Amino acid sequence: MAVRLCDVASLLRSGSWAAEPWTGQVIAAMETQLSNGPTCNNTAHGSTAINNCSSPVDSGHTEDSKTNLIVNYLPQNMTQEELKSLFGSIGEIESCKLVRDKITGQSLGYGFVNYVDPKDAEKAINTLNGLRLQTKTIKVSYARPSSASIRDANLYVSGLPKTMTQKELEQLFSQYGRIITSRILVDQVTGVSRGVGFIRFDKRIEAEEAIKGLNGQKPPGATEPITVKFANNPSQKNNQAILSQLYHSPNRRYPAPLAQQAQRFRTKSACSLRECIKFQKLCFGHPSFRLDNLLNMAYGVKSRFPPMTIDGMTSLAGINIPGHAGTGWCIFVYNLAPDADESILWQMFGPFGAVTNVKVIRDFNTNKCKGFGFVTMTNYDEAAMAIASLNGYRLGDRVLQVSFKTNKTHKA
DNA sequence: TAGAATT
Repeated sequence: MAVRLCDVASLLRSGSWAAEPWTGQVIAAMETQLSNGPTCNNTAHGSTAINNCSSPVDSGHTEDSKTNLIVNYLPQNMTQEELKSLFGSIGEIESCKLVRDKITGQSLGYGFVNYVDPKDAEKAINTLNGLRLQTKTIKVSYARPSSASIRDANLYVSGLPKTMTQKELEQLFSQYGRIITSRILVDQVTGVSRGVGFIRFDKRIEAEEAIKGLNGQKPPGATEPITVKFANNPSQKNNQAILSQLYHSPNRRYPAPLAQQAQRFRTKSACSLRECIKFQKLCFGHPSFRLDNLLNMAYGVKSRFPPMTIDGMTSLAGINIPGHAGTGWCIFVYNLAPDADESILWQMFGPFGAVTNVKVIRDFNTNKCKGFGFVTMTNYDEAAMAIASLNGYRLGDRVLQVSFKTNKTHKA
């Protein structure tokens, strides 16, 4: 049975699923960065799930800083290879590293990209800072030269007046040194400040001075004193939780060293599964609400890989074998403009889920886009949702055709 | 009263 994915998209938009906020939110996120470019402004977002991002750090004039970038607020399941793929679309990379927890192997959500050419590093900041990937807004900035003096310079501040803005918070702390990032946590539903936040200074010693000067003090106009202390390290907290869980697990049969048992958590699948469930709950409010289930409900399609027809283009969803050597699900994007580049594909598909690779097909002589490209996504459901939402999407004066790649088309 | 910012 042929199923038109554009009908599914309509169903998603107009049916009872329209009440589900996720699809609309993702499209809105995508459209924001399509219209404004990924570089975000510094206004606070209405949800703690979305990161604020400050302006890229101008870290000075050392040779190192002109090519070496730090990338923050990466999605938890993003791999080093995906990081390299994303930044490699800008220019040649000298080295790339995703920082992982030494014990659990989990991503710490940041990494480093060192370009060969300083111009590419600058371009990466201009192009990719503020890019939305899944629920994160990544930050791309020059890495400061690594030293002990810049470590452990993050402060946790509580008891803040609920009316205090991020700018006011920065004004309060800036007297003690150079602020790298600031954040006020807000209620996810109401957007109202929770009265707590973080200030990261350039130097540890600046943070120490801020504690001495501001802990227990009342900010101007405030009725209650604030508490200022060094922030806990989230990775340490997680490790403790995981190790504790391992130690108390009923499946634990041998008193093996905890670190050895923690090896079980090194596998990507363990992280991905948890992320996947979290993602599905976030998307649909219920883990059984998958796109293939929706197809089943809408069309009586029983197969997980139903044949689909999209705007007259025949496409078989099942030809990309899941788990096939990490290739994921390859998506064909047709009717791109001649000046389209990889960043637009990242901007469009990134918010829908884990994207491992994008590629714009160019004419060998002119280097202009030949009108199509490919996107590889890890998870079937995320890929299917991206297709359902983006097929028929108007990009500039062009209507895109988006489908799973068939064998007839170019091999990515 | 809790974010994955220095490899």
